[in-house]
Order: sequence, then C-alpha cells, then structure tokens
Amino acid sequence: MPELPEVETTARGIAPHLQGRRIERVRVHEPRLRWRVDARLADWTRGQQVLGVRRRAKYILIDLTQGWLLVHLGMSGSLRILPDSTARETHDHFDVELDSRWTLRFNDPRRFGSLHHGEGDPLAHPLLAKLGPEPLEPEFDADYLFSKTRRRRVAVKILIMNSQVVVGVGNIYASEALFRAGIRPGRAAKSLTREECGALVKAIRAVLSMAIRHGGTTLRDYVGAGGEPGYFKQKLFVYERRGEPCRKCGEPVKHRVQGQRATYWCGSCQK
DNA sequence: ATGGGCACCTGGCTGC
DNA sequence: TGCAGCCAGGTGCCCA
Repeated sequence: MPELPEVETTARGIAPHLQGRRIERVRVHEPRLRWRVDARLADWTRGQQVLGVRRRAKYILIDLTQGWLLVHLGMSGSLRILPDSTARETHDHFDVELDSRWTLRFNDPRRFGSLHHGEGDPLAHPLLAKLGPEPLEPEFDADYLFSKTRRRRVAVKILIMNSQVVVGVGNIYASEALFRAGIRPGRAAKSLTREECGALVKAIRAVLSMAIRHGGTTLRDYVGAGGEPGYFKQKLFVYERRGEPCRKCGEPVKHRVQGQRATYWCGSCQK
C-alpha cells in the first residue's frame, strides 16, 4: 500500500497518541514478518517511554528512553490506534499497549512489513545507513540528481525508485512525477539534461507534498492511523489509467512493465 | 559499480 | 460456483 505520503500520514497520526506514553507491553502475535521479529523485543521494550515518532524513508521510527522501534509497512501494512486491545482480526500481527490504555496495532495481510528494535543511533542501522536523501529536504536538488544520473544507463523511472539515490519515491508517484516533469519513464537516466533533472526534482517534491496534504493516495486496502479510509486518488494523471485519455492532451495513456512494475505515461506529453 | 531478476506473502479480480 | 492465473502501493539480496 503505502508510499511515502501514506507513511508520513501514519506517523503524524499515531505520534500524538504515543508521545510521552509508557509502553506497558508489546505483544507479538505473528513474528513471521519480512524478517522474523526478535522474541526479546517484548521484554526489552516494557516500561519504556516514547520520546517521539519520526519517519526516515518509508520507515517509522519510534524513539524510546533507551533505544527505538523501527516499523516498515511493506506493501499492505497499516498502523492504527485503538482505544483498547479489542478483539484481534486476521493479520493483526503485533500490538504496542500503552499506559494510556490505547493500543498501537499493526495489521499486514502480506507480511512484507517489519518490526525491529535496537539501541544507539537508529540511523546507523543497516536498513537505514545507506539510504539517499529525503525528497523533501533541500539536499535533493537539481545538481544532486544530475550528478547521480551521469553515466547511469538505467531507465530514469528505475533510478528515482532506487532508495540509494532518493528515498520515498514509490511506483505510483514515480509515474506521476515523470508525467509532471514531461519525461518518459524509459529514458536512460544519463540522457537527462540538468534542466530536466531540475524539473524532475520539482515534480517529485510537488507530487509527494500534495499527496501528504491530501492524506495519501488511497488504493484498495489503505487505512490511516484512525482507520479512516483516507483520500481518494482522483488527482492521479496516469497511474492505473492505461488506455484512458491523458488529462492534459487526451491521448490514451500508455502502459508497460519496467523492472517487474507497471509504468504509465503519456506518449505525447512526455519526451 | 551497475543492472536484472527473484524472493518474501495474501487477497481480490478476471476469465474460462 | 469453482478455480487457475494474474496482479498489487516495497525493497533487500543474489548473481552476472
């Protein structure tokens, strides 16, 4: 499900419920997530206080008095805040029970999500250490992207989805950003001019921040922190619009598979 | 260093 | 109605 805007929305949604609370206990019902959840996690977190909630790439980082929890939602995961530990449903894999009596509950049908814990600097964790810049931070600019694209023959869509180049650009927003920038997804990264890199940076920023403002793009099974279905996806120009008229020029939207993922673009608006 | 492909899972939809 | 086949928002890892 979640692309960066959904993760950001989730992090913002749960933060006020977690901040300053003490963890009564963590119950792991299904440890077989993308990586097996460490059984010691439950004991280790007991009684710790939540200092804050952050996002890095699509990871949600929960800072504790000693160490941290790291959650990834994978393709189909969600975190919700519930007023108590009510009856569990299918695919509810872990609960973080708080001293407020509220519970943070993780549900993930496909189990591509993950839960880690650790001490010290969480950004030094192997999953986070090699990540590229955040797309909404100033260091992600035209010069940076231009330098990263030199001598890369990969398709530009593949490149912007590479988290070592820039984090948080998922399959939906990759197609959408390239449409806005007027760049075909199949172009070799190194064929982009500096100006095109600038336009692409701007487009990625615009698409992601707009989606955050709208609470994320809801497709299928996404639910926000309070369980609300979230916003709908009428703002999308090309994603999942194969054969439908381009919203700018009316040409049918094209589709192909790139790196095993669906890609959409307009053959006349994108060069 | 780079690129390509696979793997991990379940569920929903389509078409026979 | 049943069922096989295909597709899905992510991303780490292995191999060439």
